[in-house]
Amino acid sequence: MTAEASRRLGRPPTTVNGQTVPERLVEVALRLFAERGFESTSVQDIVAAAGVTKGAMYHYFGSKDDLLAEIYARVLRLQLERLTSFVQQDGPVAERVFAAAADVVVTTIEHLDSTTVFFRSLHQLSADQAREVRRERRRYHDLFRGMVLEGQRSGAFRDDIHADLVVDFFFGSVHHLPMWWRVEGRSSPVEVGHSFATLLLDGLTRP
Amino acid sequence: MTAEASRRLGRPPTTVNGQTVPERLVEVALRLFAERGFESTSVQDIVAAAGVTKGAMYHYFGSKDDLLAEIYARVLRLQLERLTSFVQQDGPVAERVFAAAADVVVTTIEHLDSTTVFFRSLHQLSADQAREVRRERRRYHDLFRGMVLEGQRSGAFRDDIHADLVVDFFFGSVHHLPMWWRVEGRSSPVEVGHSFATLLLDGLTRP
Amino acid sequence: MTAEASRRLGRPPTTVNGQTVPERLVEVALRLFAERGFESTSVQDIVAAAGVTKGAMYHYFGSKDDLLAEIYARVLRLQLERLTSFVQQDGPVAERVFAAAADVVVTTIEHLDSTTVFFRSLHQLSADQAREVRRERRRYHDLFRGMVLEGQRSGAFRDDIHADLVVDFFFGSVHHLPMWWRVEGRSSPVEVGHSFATLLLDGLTRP
Amino acid sequence: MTAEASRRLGRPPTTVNGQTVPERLVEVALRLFAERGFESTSVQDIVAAAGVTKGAMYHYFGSKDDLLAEIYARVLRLQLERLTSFVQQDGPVAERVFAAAADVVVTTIEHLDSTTVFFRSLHQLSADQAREVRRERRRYHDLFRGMVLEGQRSGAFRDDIHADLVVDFFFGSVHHLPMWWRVEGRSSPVEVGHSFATLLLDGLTRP
DNA sequence: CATGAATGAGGTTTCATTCAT
DNA sequence: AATGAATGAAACCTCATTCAT
Repeated sequence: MTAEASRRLGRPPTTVNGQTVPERLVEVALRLFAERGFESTSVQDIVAAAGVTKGAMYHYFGSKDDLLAEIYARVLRLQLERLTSFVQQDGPVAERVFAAAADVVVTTIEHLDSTTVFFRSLHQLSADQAREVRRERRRYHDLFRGMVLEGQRSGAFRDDIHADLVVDFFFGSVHHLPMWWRVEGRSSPVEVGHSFATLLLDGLTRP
Repeated sequence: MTAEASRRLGRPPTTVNGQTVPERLVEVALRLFAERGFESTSVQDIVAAAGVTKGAMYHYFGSKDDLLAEIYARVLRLQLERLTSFVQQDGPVAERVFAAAADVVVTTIEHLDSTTVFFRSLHQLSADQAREVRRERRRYHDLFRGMVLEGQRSGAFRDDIHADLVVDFFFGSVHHLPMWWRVEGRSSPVEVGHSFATLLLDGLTRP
Repeated sequence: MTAEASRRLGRPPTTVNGQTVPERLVEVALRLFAERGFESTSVQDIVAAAGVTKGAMYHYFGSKDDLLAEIYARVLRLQLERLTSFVQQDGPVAERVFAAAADVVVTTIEHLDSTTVFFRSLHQLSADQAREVRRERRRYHDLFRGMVLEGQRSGAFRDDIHADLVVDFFFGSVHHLPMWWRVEGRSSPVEVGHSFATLLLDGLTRP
Repeated sequence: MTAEASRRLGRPPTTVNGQTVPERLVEVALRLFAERGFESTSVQDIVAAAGVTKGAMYHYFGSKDDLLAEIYARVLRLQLERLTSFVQQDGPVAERVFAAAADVVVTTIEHLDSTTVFFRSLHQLSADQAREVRRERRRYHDLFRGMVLEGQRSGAFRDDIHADLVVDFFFGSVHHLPMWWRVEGRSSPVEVGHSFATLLLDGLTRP
């Protein structure tokens, strides 16, 4: 038992393989939602796969929807963090856009399940939750669009196509990755990232 | 009475506004599946919206899944027909790719509901149905890829990016349209088609 | 076309393999009821197996129950006819009982499906139909019991066991035949009939 | 509180008149299946008669079929236990057979509903369940046949009739009891048992 | 004589959630 | 912190029957 753990009061949380029960539940739910869809996955399926009982799940999460909301929160947080780090870098805008574009492809492939669930299950969220997700998603979109706009103003990028359209064009490609990318397939994540970023940049660069 | 008509027996099918019951059912189901998702739409919802009874639905469709399968069959048929017509045209390959790309965007926007359901509900199909859909989808992919390959061999297109990746890149953008395109939005279907086709072609053209 | 048929007016009944439609329906229904049970056989199953439509069935039979009632009527008629012929014969009572007992075994094996349905589906009949069946069944029982009583009075049979019990004892054995007798099994119908009749008679004869 | 009790967790099972919910369900289902047949008894009928909800039933039994399977398991266990005790006794084989035969009649009358359901609803079981039932039933048959064979070898019983036929002959009579035996009828269970055993033994004894 | 369409009631089962401990 | 029992609403589907032709 670590010093930190012993400082806490009461029964320490149950852990399996270093994961707490709620962590396991989210991870298992993510996998099952990606495999079968949210509605086709029962709470019973989730708790059985996580090796706990329903009572335990309802102890940590108010509802099945809350599990989904937590999945959304995690993926949004992760994506925003990574993009922010690229936006804040120095260097020519074209290089920053290229790096960010290539990175989001790689990161998406590393979290394929999250992306699958993200775009398939938006309609399962409550109105409030969906609004919140769209708000966060908008921040992400705007951050990327900011770089595109910067490139257009500086003359590096063509400006005959609206920046919003450019962002939707590229992120469509990214969000579609779970539909076709396979571990056993031809292209590695890095190769796909490089190709997609190249296609974007060359399409975007003033001819 | 024609010979064909005289061969028909039994109570004649009910029609509403010139639509037969199975036609109405598919149309209504498509709308509801797009709005709420397949699993969140009950058979009761569908038949109520179509103004028929459950028995009538099960007279024509073996299951709720069959309704979904019929929706898939229709959209696959439509897409394949349109693409085929572009592939068979004459003229420079770049122009054909541009025209096909712009057209698929416009067509997709005109059938947004179908696309929404298509990419969100694949996992609801039975194994057999899913295999059949993937087979048809593959034919579509190969048709488009054929044009890309032709351009690469003729020297019109860059060949440092695999043709498959190019197709997945572009159709990701297309399939993502239902996530953001709105009637009341800034860009008309034709404008989006032109912009997307331009981004694709300029990214694809040998620099 | 036979002379008899041509004498009838109107369209002659459809026949398949020399069977009329209602005959086919009863035969098919009997087979399916024996295989799967009455409730697990749908009207659709029956008409499909008979190669006609539901309308045709409801043209000849008022309901699914009527089909069952017809099956009961046929088997009752057959059984009663055969037993009557044995009862009316001459000769020692023991020989008549032996012959009747052996015959009912053989006849039952030749109509195993009927017996299966008979004793499994009595509770599916309407109150009226069930009463009627029991009445006919009672006539059959009484006919056989009459021979037993005759033997008891003449001193040929033991009289320390009530004749009713003797009848129920033996016909239990008979009605149970569908539970175990198989074409591919060890004993032929005639052998079983001989053995069962022997066991009955030797048990019945005054020791 | 005992160690065993302290291991139990969760809400304690509801009991009515000392019966747990699953016990009540099996008892009620047995009665209804015997009265109306398996297919004509709805799950709603069962839970209403047992005073619980459908959810409670599906908490304990995976399906309506499982209820039936449980009924079969109970009656098979009971029959096998009783027969085993007779087989293991000492004394002349004829006396053991007589005692076992008379007892199975009495026991069957005491559990008429079970026997009714047993022989009427075999075809409702799944292939697996039916195979298991036939296996157990076979053990029972073989146990009884063993005594008959012993009698034939020792010269106590006739050996011109195959032991299997003897068993099927007698148990047909037994299984048919629910078709005619009534509480208000002429013969008590013990009388029927005595008569049936007598008929069997006298038929079986070497003349 | 026979058809195929359509009904509507009822069937079994699933499932997210709450409860008492 | 966690259990297993129990709920109740709603899901998909079946089916005997009737209808209009």
